[in-house]
Amino acid sequence: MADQSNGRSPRAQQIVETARALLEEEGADALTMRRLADRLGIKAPSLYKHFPDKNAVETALISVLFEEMAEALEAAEARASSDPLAELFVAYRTYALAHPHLYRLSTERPLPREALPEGLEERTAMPLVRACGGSEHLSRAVWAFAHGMVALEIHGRFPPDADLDKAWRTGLTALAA
Amino acid sequence: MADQSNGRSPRAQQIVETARALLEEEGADALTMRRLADRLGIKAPSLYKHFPDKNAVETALISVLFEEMAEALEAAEARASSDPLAELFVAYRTYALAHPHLYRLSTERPLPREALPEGLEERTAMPLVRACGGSEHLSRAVWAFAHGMVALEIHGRFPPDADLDKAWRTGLTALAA
DNA sequence: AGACGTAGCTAACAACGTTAGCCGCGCACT
DNA sequence: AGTGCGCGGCTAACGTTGTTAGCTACGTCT
Repeated sequence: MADQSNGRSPRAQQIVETARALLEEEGADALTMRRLADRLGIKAPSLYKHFPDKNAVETALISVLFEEMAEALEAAEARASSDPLAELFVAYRTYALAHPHLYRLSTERPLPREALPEGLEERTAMPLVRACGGSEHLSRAVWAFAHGMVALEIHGRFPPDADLDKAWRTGLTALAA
Repeated sequence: MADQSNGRSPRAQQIVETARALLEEEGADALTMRRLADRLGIKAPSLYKHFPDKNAVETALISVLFEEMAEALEAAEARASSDPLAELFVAYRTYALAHPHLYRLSTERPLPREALPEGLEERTAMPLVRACGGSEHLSRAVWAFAHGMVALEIHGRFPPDADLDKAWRTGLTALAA
């Protein structure tokens, strides 16, 4: 359980937590400065005492996802099964589908690299790279597959009756050198 | 070159074309009912004589992408090289990266299936399915890989110095059974 | 001629992100 | 103890967004 405060004041942390709840419960359209302020019992302009703009709040939420995703993947890695990549896929898919709005927020825009905690992006990526025996190209292909599956699944792009477990397994056996 | 009118009036077609130009030239934020009307020399409310809401315009744009993507993939298929899947990947990637805003619009939301022309979704998917020898599971995995690569590439998620050609090739050789 | 549908218009509303400017409380320092 | 200041609220407002209501001019068909 890593520290997610990231140098933010307690009030700012509380705002991020509330924003996260609002996003996850009611979706991206509901994540509004006014609605967020409502939940906190304050008025919208007061939020700007803690964050320069809405984007900064969203970036904080992206950090949260990266942090938790890193933890989920590291935990899967630590389980050290006979098929580490399979374990990672399950963890990735499970986490993403459990937090679809957060996943979309973190994924459907250019990554604000400078605003993210130092090294967090790499930390999140490392379990996958290790499971690929350190091959950069393979790990990127694997990552793309996992992200593609999750993205298509979240947006309901597969036929409603598609057996996605089988699709995951097919990708896994193909990509596991 | 298929008919994209789809039962729409000439004026409505013109609106869709203009919306497409606006989106591709200036991005999703610029695709506004007022800006769209400006380009057409009319006022925003007049657009509602042709489309019930903004969503309907965007759905029409999604149809355009599906149509063109289907054509691109069918053309790649017709080239009948020794490695049909490789040909499809190049076509998919090329088209998507040539129209990133349109691709994002079509991809980053639940698919409005009922509002799409009958059979268009399936038609777009078929070249990939055929290249996978008819295997549903494999074609879904392949599709997820291609979409994931494009999505991550469009959003600048890969390291700036990443050799993405190699990643595509790695995925290709792994997935080409 | 008269009726009607088409396609434009203006005015307006609610909600959004954001800014400016005010105020009150509590802590720190002299 | 008094004083100053900054933190964190507030109201009012601006510009922009999607969208609706209601008016009007024009063309076509009876």
